[in-house]
Amino acid sequence: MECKENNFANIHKKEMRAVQDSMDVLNGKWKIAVISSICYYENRRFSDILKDVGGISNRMLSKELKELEINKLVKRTVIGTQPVIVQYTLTDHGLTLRTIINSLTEWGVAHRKKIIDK
Amino acid sequence: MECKENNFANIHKKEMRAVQDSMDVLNGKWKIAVISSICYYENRRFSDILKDVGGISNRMLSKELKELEINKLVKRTVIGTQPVIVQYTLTDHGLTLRTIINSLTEWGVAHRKKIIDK
DNA sequence: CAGTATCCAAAGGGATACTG
DNA sequence: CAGTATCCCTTTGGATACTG
Repeated sequence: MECKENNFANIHKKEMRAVQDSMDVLNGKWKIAVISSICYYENRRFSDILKDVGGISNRMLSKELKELEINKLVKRTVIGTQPVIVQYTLTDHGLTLRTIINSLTEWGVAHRKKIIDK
Repeated sequence: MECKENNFANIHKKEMRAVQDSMDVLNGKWKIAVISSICYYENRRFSDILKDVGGISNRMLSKELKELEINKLVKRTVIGTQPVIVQYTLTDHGLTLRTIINSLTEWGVAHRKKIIDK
């Protein structure tokens, strides 16, 4: 009995840690929006995302993109024209977030119906 | 052609808004962890959650629970014994978050394998 | 175009002590 | 037990100006 309870507690702890790992990556006011922007269009430039994610500043976009790059969710490609063009793409690993994005999209709609609208 | 592009852009905007609505509810350093704690155990007391979510302070737990209540994800029940006992449960609406929690759990595990460990 | 640098205000959140 | 209240440091992020 004690063993069973401990197992449950341990599994629970691991699940909590896993969820937290995800949230650490996805936190920040704009992260999900930035991912969505790139995700749907597949190949986006800095200025495209800037326009797409309403309200974000270039300073913030730069920061968020860097963090996403560090976490290997986004790939940055410089095209050395003049002036410079930079392309952002989701990596394969980044694309695995689509399930979560879709869940969040559906839930967001349902939640708005339930709470925000009425 | 223009019409098609506009439709796509509009749908995209709506999806981005929906995702943002979700994140507004789930943001905050501890929100998901608190939900997970209640979700897995179904019926939890304030002090249980406090122990379960490692590192959270009572001040923060109190705040997060209030916000979750406002968003109708959590139900608070006072049992008028002495000293007082308070039970927290997920509402039906709160339980619909399970899909997301599960996605986040799975992704968190995969992400840790890919990045955090090596 | 794609960022950086700087400044600054506001929000977030920890530690501690207190209450019905 | 289940919170509140207070203090105070840290992080976040907006505005603006500048650069290769």
